[in-house]
This record gives sequence, structure tokens and C-alpha cells, in this order.
Amino acid sequence: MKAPRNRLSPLELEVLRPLWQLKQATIRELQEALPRDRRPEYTTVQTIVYRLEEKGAVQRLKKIGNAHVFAPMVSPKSTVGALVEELLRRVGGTEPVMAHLVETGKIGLKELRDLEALLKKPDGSPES
Amino acid sequence: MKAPRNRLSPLELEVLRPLWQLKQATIRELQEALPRDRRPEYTTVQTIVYRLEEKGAVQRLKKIGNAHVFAPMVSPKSTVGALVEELLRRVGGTEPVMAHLVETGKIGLKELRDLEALLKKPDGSPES
DNA sequence: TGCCATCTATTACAAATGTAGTTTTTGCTA
DNA sequence: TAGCAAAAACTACATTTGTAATAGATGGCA
Repeated sequence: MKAPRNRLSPLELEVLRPLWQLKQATIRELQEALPRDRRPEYTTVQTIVYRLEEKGAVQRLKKIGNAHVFAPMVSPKSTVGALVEELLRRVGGTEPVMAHLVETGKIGLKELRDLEALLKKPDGSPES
Repeated sequence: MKAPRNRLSPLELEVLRPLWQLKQATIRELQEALPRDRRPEYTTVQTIVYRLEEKGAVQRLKKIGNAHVFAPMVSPKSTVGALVEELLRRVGGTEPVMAHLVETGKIGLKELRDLEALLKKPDGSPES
């Protein structure tokens, strides 16, 4: 899976995320996977899915009953990667981001040590 | 300085950044502060500055000759903070972000140790 | 086998964003 | 003080995004 042709809008990403979880889903399922508060109408989700399709981020996999089943064509990893890279460009590098994470306590000693340990070990054992 | 009323678009942030550096500047100066490649027309920068003004992110400070001088009304810290927070929401937490930074080598052992040291020391000595 | 619930496909539209042209004002200089 | 260069103000417009309505197709059940 590679990066989608275009950047994904916030709502597009919101719809894509449950699809990563479910591996494959209908529009109805994607709509219902969204939190009951900010859950758009069915046709809104439909529009978003169609746009994701145009952007090459999802694909029609098959049909069940009269409903299409969609599958993601981009991985969480590459998508998140692109978003992070974009942020880094926008704020001017890694440093301000790390500063924020540390200052707000989102990253603490424990997390840092975990990462360090992870770095010293050759590499990704848990191929999640 | 608090967070601006609304979120800043990418281009708005690009224009705001040199203003943080310069502390205060005219539209012309802001335009010229942008990299020669992607440098928009004067009136484009003007529009962006006006929008930043509407959003409460900058303010007219004074007039020099016939030109207005603008000053930032939001700090880099709060603005970057908001952007990072938004990213975290969008990708679902700190972890995927850190994973990306480590995997791409943007954060290495050295950086981790620096941060650790920084965390153990009470707090920000270098009030940059 | 016909009907209805459910989908699909198509169309719409306002707000935000990027981009810039045109018109009006203004301050300095000859 | 008149004119001009530069800036300010205003207007414009295509694209993207969020949001959804409507019209047309279809498959399963009575």
C-alpha cells in the first residue's frame, strides 16, 4: 500500500480509520462505526467514500446484496506518516513537536525509556 | 497570547511564521520573507494577512509611511500546540506519531537522551 | 412476481482556501 | 502642490471540504 494520490481531509480520515479496523466494510457499516455524536448522514459518508475512491485510498472489493463492500488501499502507516511529515513541514521540524509532547506530559520518562529500549533492539519484533 | 479563534490554514501559517521571526512586519516584508519558489503575489499575501487579522492571529500595530505594520497576536507555542493536538486527534494518539518519528530516524538515541535530561531538570532554563 | 426497503448515483450548495486582479488612497518627491 | 509609486481596499473566482437531498436501480421477501 502506498500513499494516496492526494491528501486526505479530516473527515475523509475519520471515515477511513474504521475501515482499517474492519478491513472491509459497506458504507452503512462505516457510518455506524462513527461516534454517535458527530455522525453524518448516510449520504454524507457515501460522498466521502466516493471521494476516497477517487483519491485511490479505497476500492470497491465486491458486492453483497445490493451494497458495495469497500477495502482500504492505503495503510495506516503510510497515511499517518504523510500527516506527520506534513505537520513537521508546517511547524518547522521535529523539535517543536517534541517540545509540545514533553511539555504537555504526553511523553514522559517512561515513554522515552521504552523508545530507547526499542531503538537499541535491532528492530520490530512485533509485526503487528 | 492565546490560540486564535479559528484554525489557521497552511498558507496562513506560512505567512505567520516569518512574522514570529520579525516580531513585526509589513505585508511587503512578509511576502519577501517567503521562499522565492512558492512566493505568492503581493495581494495574495495581503489577503492572507487580512484573514489572519479576522481570525485574531495578527493585529495592525502602527503605520509607517503608507504601509501598515502587523504584529502577531498568537505565539508559536500555542499555535504549534494546537496543530500537534489536532494531529494527535486525527491519527489517534501519540503513539503512531512517535512510531513514525523513530522509524524514520527523525528521533534517535541522542534526541531521546536529551529529552530525558531535560525532563529530569526542573524546567526551562533557556527562556528563548 | 411485485413491492418496498435499501443502495447507488447524481446533483447541490455554503464555507474555507489559494490565488490574484482592479480600484482607490496616500505619502513622498520633484 | 501635482503626480507617481506603493500600499490599501475591495472584488472575483476556482477548488476543496462538509453536508445532504433527490432520483433511480435492485434484491429479497411476502
